[in-house]
Amino acid sequence: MLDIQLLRTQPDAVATGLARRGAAIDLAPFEALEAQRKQVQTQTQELQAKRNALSKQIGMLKGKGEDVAPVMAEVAGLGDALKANEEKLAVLLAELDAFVSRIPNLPHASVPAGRDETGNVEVARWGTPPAFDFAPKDHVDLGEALGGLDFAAGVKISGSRFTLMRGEIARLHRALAQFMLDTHTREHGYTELYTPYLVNPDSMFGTGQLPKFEEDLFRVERSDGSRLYLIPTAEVPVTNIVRGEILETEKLPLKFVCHTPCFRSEAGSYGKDTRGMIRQHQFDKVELVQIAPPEASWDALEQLTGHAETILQKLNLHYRKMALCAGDMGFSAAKTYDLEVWLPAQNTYREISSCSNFEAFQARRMQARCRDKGGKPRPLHTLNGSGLAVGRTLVAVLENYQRADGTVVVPEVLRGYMGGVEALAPR
RNA sequence: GGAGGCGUGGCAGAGCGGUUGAAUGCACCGGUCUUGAAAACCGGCAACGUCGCAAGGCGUUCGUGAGUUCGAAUCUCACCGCCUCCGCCA
Repeated sequence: MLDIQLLRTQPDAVATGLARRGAAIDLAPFEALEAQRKQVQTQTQELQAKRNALSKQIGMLKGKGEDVAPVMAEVAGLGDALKANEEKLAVLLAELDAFVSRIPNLPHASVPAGRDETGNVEVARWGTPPAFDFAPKDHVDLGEALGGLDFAAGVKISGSRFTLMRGEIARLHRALAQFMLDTHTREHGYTELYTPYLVNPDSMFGTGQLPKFEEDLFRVERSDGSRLYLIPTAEVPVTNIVRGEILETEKLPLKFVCHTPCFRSEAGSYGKDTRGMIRQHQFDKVELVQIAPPEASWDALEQLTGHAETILQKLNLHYRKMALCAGDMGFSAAKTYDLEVWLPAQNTYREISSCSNFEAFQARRMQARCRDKGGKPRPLHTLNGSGLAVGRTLVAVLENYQRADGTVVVPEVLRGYMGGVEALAPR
């Protein structure tokens, strides 16, 4: 959520910032609502003040045993006007809130211009693509030949975009998650968390999935009429830990790592990446989250991105680091780096991690604040990034570590998690 | 699932329907004292919203939401959460 003060005082700057995203905004309705709000709110507060004063007076008169009837008559006249004003104000505030809640974050000054992914800028590249003296297979062919990826079973059990893993590939998948968790907790100072996978609407609002992107979520209706949502990323439960809290600034940053399944309905992406496990309704991800003091969040973004990169480097997977352009960023982000891993069968790079600084955007929605010693509370900053998407990392390992005979070498750093297995062989 | 109890400020803990946004203690901040620190003493210390150049004013908030009332932390109802006991259970 943008700071409503910014909308009031610098509407042109907001419109300019949003235009960089390609999110044209008409602030006229906002300004009209604001004008009404100001008038109605002032009037309401005046009436309330009057009522309070008279009520206090009644109390005092009664204490002295004096006649109260005249004052009672006076205050009685306020009732209807006050009630009407309060109701009108509540409607206006709700409308304003709905309007502001749907405005995306402003891109940071360093974010490159651009409308879509073609405007993204490569800022770094690590390693080299593996050289094959044969035509590399994609992970679908490899995984099926190894007997470990069963797409048909996933479809039978649940439907399209669900996959079943078996045997050594299921183990490799688990090994990847373990390796990531261990690296981030032991080497990067993150605290491991286990969280709920079903969250309430307030949490989804806090990180920005609601109210605008409900169709991307899986929703669970309960018999009492309430609803929960399956998390699309651990960002949601983890970031919402600080919702409604005031934290001591000196105790920041908080650094959390969390391995969860992620559930996405992928509405609007029909026909996209239908082959294989690149785009699934359910996938595992190891997520990094930082709760940072405002003045430290930009450094934190570089560090956090580096932590995600470490995983790719230890796995010796070739990747590039992209600065997303304004038009390609997510709703809540002020700046995002995507890490794209090399997939030889597709002869291309695919997103495997997305690392963002949200500045105070989520914190304002969550009312998450920090306080310096003796100071006033102010919104803190939140960040997160995949470290990494486990399913896509599995895909990358299979495709980059394949050999001509269809076997797949287990990366060095994973062997300890694989009971010493050095390669997966077709059965 | 059954029975009972409880939800107040960063924490602990008071609070007859009426000058209570809320006693008191701890924590925290400032000061006196001290070579320094501690102790003691004095003072300050909720959040949010809104109006205002500012000083400051006003409003809202005692789990959440409705209601009764001129006036609700205090009364009524519903919901949420927590605790204790019983039952069941991965």
